[in-house]
Amino acid sequence: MADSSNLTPRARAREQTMRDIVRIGREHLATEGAAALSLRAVARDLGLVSSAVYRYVASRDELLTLLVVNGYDELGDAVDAALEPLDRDDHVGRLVAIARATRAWALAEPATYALLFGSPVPGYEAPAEQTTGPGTRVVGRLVEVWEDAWQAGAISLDDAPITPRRLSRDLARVRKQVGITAPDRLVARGLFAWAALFGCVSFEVFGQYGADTFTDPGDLFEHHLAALVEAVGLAQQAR
Amino acid sequence: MADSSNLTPRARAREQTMRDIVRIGREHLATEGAAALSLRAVARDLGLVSSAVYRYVASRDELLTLLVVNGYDELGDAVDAALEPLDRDDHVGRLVAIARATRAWALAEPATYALLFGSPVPGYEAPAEQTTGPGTRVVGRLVEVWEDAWQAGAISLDDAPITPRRLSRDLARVRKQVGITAPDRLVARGLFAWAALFGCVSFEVFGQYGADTFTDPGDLFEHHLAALVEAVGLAQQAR
DNA sequence: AGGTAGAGAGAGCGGTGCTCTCGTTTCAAC
DNA sequence: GTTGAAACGAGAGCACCGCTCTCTCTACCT
Repeated sequence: MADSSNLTPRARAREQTMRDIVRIGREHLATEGAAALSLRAVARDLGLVSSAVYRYVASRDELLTLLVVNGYDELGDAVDAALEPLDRDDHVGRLVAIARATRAWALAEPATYALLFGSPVPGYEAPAEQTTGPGTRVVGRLVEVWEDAWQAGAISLDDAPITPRRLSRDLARVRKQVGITAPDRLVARGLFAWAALFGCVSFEVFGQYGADTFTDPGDLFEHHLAALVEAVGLAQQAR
Repeated sequence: MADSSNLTPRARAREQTMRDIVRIGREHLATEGAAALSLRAVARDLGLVSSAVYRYVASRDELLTLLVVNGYDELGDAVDAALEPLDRDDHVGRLVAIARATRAWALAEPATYALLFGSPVPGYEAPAEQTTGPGTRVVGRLVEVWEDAWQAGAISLDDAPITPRRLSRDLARVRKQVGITAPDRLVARGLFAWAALFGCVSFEVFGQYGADTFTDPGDLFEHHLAALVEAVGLAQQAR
């Protein structure tokens, strides 16, 4: 826990300013988008001259990194909150909850979603050591569902081996890293579900369906979700 | 056909300059990305002063629109070329060809792909009247596959009705617009396949898997493709 | 109490999109 | 063939951007 007691006033002021920068940055991100995020504008809203914010943030890219981490954490929290009331053996329910929470958060925070999962910001590469941790929370939850479903025998799976060998080698490494026992084929299915889920969400958030094609895009998402649950071998109904 | 004969020299020079602008714009897009696309830099490469290019292109956004249309057309051509040698009744083959051609083009032109299917460029909205036409070529091809497979009875489909009613109403309108006879449920499945396909491609192009997780991401894509074919009810194998 | 490090202000550099004005060239109507 | 309009390119200029440097002031630690 970041405790601000027994800190010098200057240090507390610094923490406050840091929080303000992230807050104002997120506001600008929401209103103008990632590429239009301007350190000078943040400084103006902060009541500072532009050069002063460089005392806190080394560069525009570093501000972006702060917002990326902040966004991943918020999405992770939203997913965790949606998962909280569910039984551990309600595998379909957990998958559906993850998907719905992701979509809801993405629609509520489209700019941050775009920053995390959209086109990379040109010239900016998120530093892996800061972003992979929070960035893998959602897929981590997905993996947990897979693993539990596998352990409970609640997932249907033909035993065709995965090909080619280099893919099964890669998948084995992934399995080892995250510590799961489910077979390669299941991990690959999980990755497919992950990518497909974000494809559905991105299409909606990024407006690929067109503006007025669907009166409530949520209906279509629910259908996609049902298809996804089925495709993945968790053969119960979504609702 | 845009014929440049019996045109005044000035008009032909204008056409050439237009082509040059798009060409140089695409180069910059590929090397620096969409948000870093600078009209001034294009002007420099063109040997013109920045204000002069405003004789040809009204704004940076209009240049983006030109590149969007150009990109959609190139992707559409790539997909058409991949489809050309295939039999009309090879439904799985056509779906797989569309998917592979899309992925290949996206990996070859990541910046243009990002411009078309990634986060929207802030402050820029693609004018629908110019972009929806070329922008729907790929999904149009997908729909053709669906329709043919349906007509040939080569697609498995349970007859659960689509819910809720407003979704089936929307889908009916879409069906009417594109003139297909396949049932709602199939159209929805097609949209799911579309979104899931682009989710898989985007994850790879945008680097969501991490840099060194897979020795050849193409292996994983092929697996995803097999899952997609299965999920969609075209129950043959992909290879 | 004094030295140091942090904080903010301001000027400045080179870049951006875009506008305006100014000569020059081209084209087409007469 | 002349002439007037339209197209064209150049240049200056505006407001903005990221970022650096220097300056002053003040809070903090020893």
